[in-house]
Amino acid sequence: MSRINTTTADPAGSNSPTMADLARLAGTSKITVSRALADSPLVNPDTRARIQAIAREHGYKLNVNARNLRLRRSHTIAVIVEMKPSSDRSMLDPYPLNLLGGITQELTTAGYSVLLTTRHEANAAAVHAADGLILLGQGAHQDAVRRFDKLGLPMVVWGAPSNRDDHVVVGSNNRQGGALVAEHFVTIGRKHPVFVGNPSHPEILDRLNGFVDTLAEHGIKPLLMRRDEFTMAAGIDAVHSLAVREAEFDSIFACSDLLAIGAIRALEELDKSAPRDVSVVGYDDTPLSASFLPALSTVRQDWQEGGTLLARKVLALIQGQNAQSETLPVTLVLRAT
Amino acid sequence: MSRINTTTADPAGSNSPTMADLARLAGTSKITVSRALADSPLVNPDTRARIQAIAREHGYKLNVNARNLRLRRSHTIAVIVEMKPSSDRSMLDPYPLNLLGGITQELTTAGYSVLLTTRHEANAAAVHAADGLILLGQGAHQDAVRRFDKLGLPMVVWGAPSNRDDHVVVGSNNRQGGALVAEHFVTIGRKHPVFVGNPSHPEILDRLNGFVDTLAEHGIKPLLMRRDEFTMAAGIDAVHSLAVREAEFDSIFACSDLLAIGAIRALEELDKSAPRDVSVVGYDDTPLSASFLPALSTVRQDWQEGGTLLARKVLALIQGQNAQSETLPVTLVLRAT
DNA sequence: AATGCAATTGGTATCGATATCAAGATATCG
DNA sequence: CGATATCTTGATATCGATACCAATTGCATT
Repeated sequence: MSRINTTTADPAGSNSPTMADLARLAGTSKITVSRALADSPLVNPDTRARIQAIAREHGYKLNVNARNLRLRRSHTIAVIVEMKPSSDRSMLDPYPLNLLGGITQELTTAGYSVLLTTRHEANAAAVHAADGLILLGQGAHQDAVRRFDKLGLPMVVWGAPSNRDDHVVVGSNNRQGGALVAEHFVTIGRKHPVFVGNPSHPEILDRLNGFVDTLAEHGIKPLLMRRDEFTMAAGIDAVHSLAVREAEFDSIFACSDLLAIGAIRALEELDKSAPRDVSVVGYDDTPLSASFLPALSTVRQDWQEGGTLLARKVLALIQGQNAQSETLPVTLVLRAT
Repeated sequence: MSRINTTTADPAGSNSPTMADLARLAGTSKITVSRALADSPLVNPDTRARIQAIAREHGYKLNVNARNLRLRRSHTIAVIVEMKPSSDRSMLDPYPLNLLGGITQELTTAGYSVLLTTRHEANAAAVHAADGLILLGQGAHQDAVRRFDKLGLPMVVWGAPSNRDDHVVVGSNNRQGGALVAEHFVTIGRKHPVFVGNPSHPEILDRLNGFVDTLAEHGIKPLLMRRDEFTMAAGIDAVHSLAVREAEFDSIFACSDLLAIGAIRALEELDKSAPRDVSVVGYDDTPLSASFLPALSTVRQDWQEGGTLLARKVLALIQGQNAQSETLPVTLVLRAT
């Protein structure tokens, strides 16, 4: 319907002019057009303006493929996400999506495109063509990282930094997250804190370590309630267990907002309340936490900033600069609990 | 570090062989290589196998840009998402992410790449180069759709079908969602249903219409509690209002799981309980709803299928076939409430 | 006036793949 | 046996942009 504006004389039926067309219109050569559109100082300001005007007037659109072919790069970053529905946290909160926001914003303003792929489809030719790789999601742990490393492309990974591998890793400071919560509990005079979560995730382990270490500085030793799931049910169950074994506790650090909310719910069943009897802090600052009653205190990660940083690091690597792994500060959002 | 496997004699320092290289190795011409790798029947099965072996052995990688340039298409679909943090629903649940799962899976297996863009950065050259467009998120309502329509590319939109515009729209059947809930309420003998939500969203309006119309068939007229936000607080507030005006109600259809949970919470404060006194059904089947206590009944949309469908429609349009708008069935997930 | 320098512009080759048309080799037919 | 059909392969041009080197012009220098 919309491709009729091309004369039959037009060789290929494409409705968008090429640089050759513009050159003909402007009475110059292709290369001058190329330079003019690139704002090159090599071309006379007047002709530059004239050519740009002609280009605008005729709705010129750069053929990215031609340019990329000539320049031997794709101006594309492949973002590889694990999106398979699973009981794991990746589906419980949209964190890869939030990261994607920062990533796309940063990359597109830098003139790069974002090629989205799942781990399994990442063999496509387009991924090889990318100038760089960003790995997101749980898949970034062990095997996948090594697999993509073999491509020999600049690569940045989201997650917890590991000693074994030497990739550039960007992640939020989970250790600090744990430490902040610990300090908070100490400040408000809590003496018997509990940690709820699954420390087999590297990120969660960091939170636990920050929590434990900081409390140790004040001579406090927390109780560890290991729960594998990040669900509300697990939170409820954790508190029930505490009640059953008649453990003494006055504060809970839950590794997700859902866990925290489950915990609060269970407390209420025991005729205890947050924060009167037990302080509760969750993690992630999901929309839930702000609107929950009582409003949930939680640790917030800056996803937008994380995405931005991931993008900047790949771009740096692509330009031959070396990039360091980096952890982002988190903030403790104190609300009612 | 990883680019040392190239001899100094190598003309350009690229570490990946081209078809010309393979041709030299195989003692054939480039075009034969091209045909062999494309599994063309034009080339002798033996040489085909031989060339493919050589390609594999030397780690040949197709140069996508070169091919796309020659074929005058990009094998790329641009997905334009609205990702700006906002108080609107787009941040309350990760639905664009879920759609992305189905989209990328379908497109990549069809040999297409997914180019992710936000609405504001969508002017980039790469978007013009795309073979098709998929619009997701709230931005898909009015202005944005028209803007992208001007590009003259095959385009598919996620949302509620509109009479005014004639784009291909894929969405879940919100009308059916409302109807299912209505039927459920009727079946279990509820006589005084309430609708909570913001009908200024086209999707929500459809839910309301389906709800109202189906109830009307049974001579029941529901109460409409208009609430603009999709938050838990709005749900609580809605029930409070009902209590204040001493309205009679025995069932609530809330347009998001958060609203529903807020409502249940408020009911408890009034010494009522779901489902004993009031049946409650939410929407979206977020992870919340399954683990909430009592387990929340809710309407589930099949995001994966939605993404798949979006992808298939653009592909169809690209291939010159015509595609119809389509609405996906939803399912009522009955749990405790 | 002759030379040198800078500013501007263009011709040609090139990136890596594929379409077109043509040609060589082999097979099949009357 | 000559001729036509079939199979297999290749030479060349092309997609659209940019790099490299050369050429032209105008102006300043000695």
